[in-house]
This record gives sequence, C-alpha cells and structure tokens, in this order.
Amino acid sequence: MSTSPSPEAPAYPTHPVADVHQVLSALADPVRLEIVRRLSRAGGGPTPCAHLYDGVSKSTASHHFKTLREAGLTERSVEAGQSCQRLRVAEVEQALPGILSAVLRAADELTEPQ
Amino acid sequence: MSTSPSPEAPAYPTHPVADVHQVLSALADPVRLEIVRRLSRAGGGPTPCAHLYDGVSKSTASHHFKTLREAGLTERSVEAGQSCQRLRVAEVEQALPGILSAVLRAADELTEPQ
DNA sequence: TGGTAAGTTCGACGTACGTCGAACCCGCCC
DNA sequence: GGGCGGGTTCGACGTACGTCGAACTTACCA
Repeated sequence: MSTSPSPEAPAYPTHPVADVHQVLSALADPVRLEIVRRLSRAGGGPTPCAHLYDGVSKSTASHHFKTLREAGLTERSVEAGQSCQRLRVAEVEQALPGILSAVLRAADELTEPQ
Repeated sequence: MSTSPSPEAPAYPTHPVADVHQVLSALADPVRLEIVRRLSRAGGGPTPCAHLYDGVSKSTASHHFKTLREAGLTERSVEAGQSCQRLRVAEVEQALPGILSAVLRAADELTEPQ
C-alpha cells in the first residue's frame, strides 16, 4: 500500500543517451560490445540477459548491463518473469548519428572476416 | 652500436589501423578526442604537436600521441624541425568505415551546440 | 659555444575499471 | 512449502590507465 507510490516502481530507469565520451567508453569493452552485437542481431527487441554473454560470471555481466544502461545504449524490461535488455537503436542513432551502426558493422566484420 | 643501422631510422613507425576495440578506446579519452578533433580541423595535414592540446603536461600529451599512433589513427612526421601528427583519415575510413566521421561529428556538436 | 625551446622517455603515484564469489531477492514449479 | 534458476548487489582484489615531474635528446639561434 503505502510502500509503492506508483503501481510500477521503475527500479531500473532508462537513461538518456550520454555524451560521446561515455558512449565510446561503453562500446570499447569487448564484453559490452559483444552484448550490443547480440542485441542488434536479435532485431531490436527485448532479449533475455542469459543469451547475451559468455565467459564471464553473472555478476560481471550484470555490471556491464548497468554500464550500458547508464550510457543510454540499452534499457531493461521484464518479459515473462525474465530480465531482458533492449538496444535503443533509434534513440542512439538520433543522439549520435552513425556511431552505433558503424561500430556494429566493424564488429561484425571482425567476427566474420568473410 | 652507436650508429644507426639504416640512414633513416624510423623511430616512430606508422601502425596499421587497429581493431574496433583499440580504436574505440583511443577515441574514448577526452584529451585524445580533442587532439583528433583539432587534427581533423587542420584539414588532414601534419600539425605541430604544441597546437593539439591544452591543460595537460607535455609528457602526458606525448603519451596520448603514442596511444593514437599505436591505434593507427595518426602518424608522426617532422616538418621544419618540429614534431607533427597527421590524422590518417583515408586509412581509418577504409578499415573502419563511418566511425571516425561519426565520432568527429558528435564531438563537434558537443562543442558547438548549434 | 652556450643557451633555450620542443618532444620523448622513465619512474612513480592515484584512481578507475573489470573481474570474481558470496549473499540476497524474486518467480516458478515440483 | 521448499527448492531452484536467473539477476542484482556488495565488498574485495589486481591490473590498466591517466597524470605528473625530472632527466635526456635534438634542433635552432644568438
């Protein structure tokens, strides 16, 4: 009752897209870049956390999710009881035109040298 | 060996453009981003080191120049006795299409908010 | 032949960052 | 109800990074 003032308490607020420096720092870490890449592959929809990383512990991954959210690159939601992240493609493209797509392309070419 | 083995000893070799991670890291530092911005403003030609930074010591600036060179973003030359840096626009654009221009644009808009 | 100015290199130092395990929370479903 | 799997938070720890001043090199100039 008195505990929750609003029906949906937003414990994980969506941040505005941060400045170039912070966004570049967020994207510069290999683990985070991979998360963003998978999010992009997922077609822009909310994706369960567990599908987004390999090789690091849950706590480390959670920390990276937080960093990405604070840079405004992703937002959190809960779908069917699972915590999910979504890439804010449109918002990021508007704030920092071209950066996300260029970085994603470069990352893809690194992975698939073709 | 007191003498140089080759007539033109390249003490400061030009590096190939590094991978996305290293380039993003290089660009993520505010001091380095400013250096790159000024280099870009200079029209792509070699620019004396002293014109490229404010607020940090010479040794710190020299360290940042080295980081940029190792990421393949810049190269060093000597013009009229002065040490100069040049932005490798074409090479970076070919290796990582769109990234440099997008970052530069975002940095400019940060500095000149329209 | 000094002297000065510009750059680089070399430690040193403090802070920020990535990483982990443990503890905790929350929904599910046996 | 009790256990379980997925996430988050909280220290703690080690390393990487940005910063500086001092020392050194080189080039230029009086």
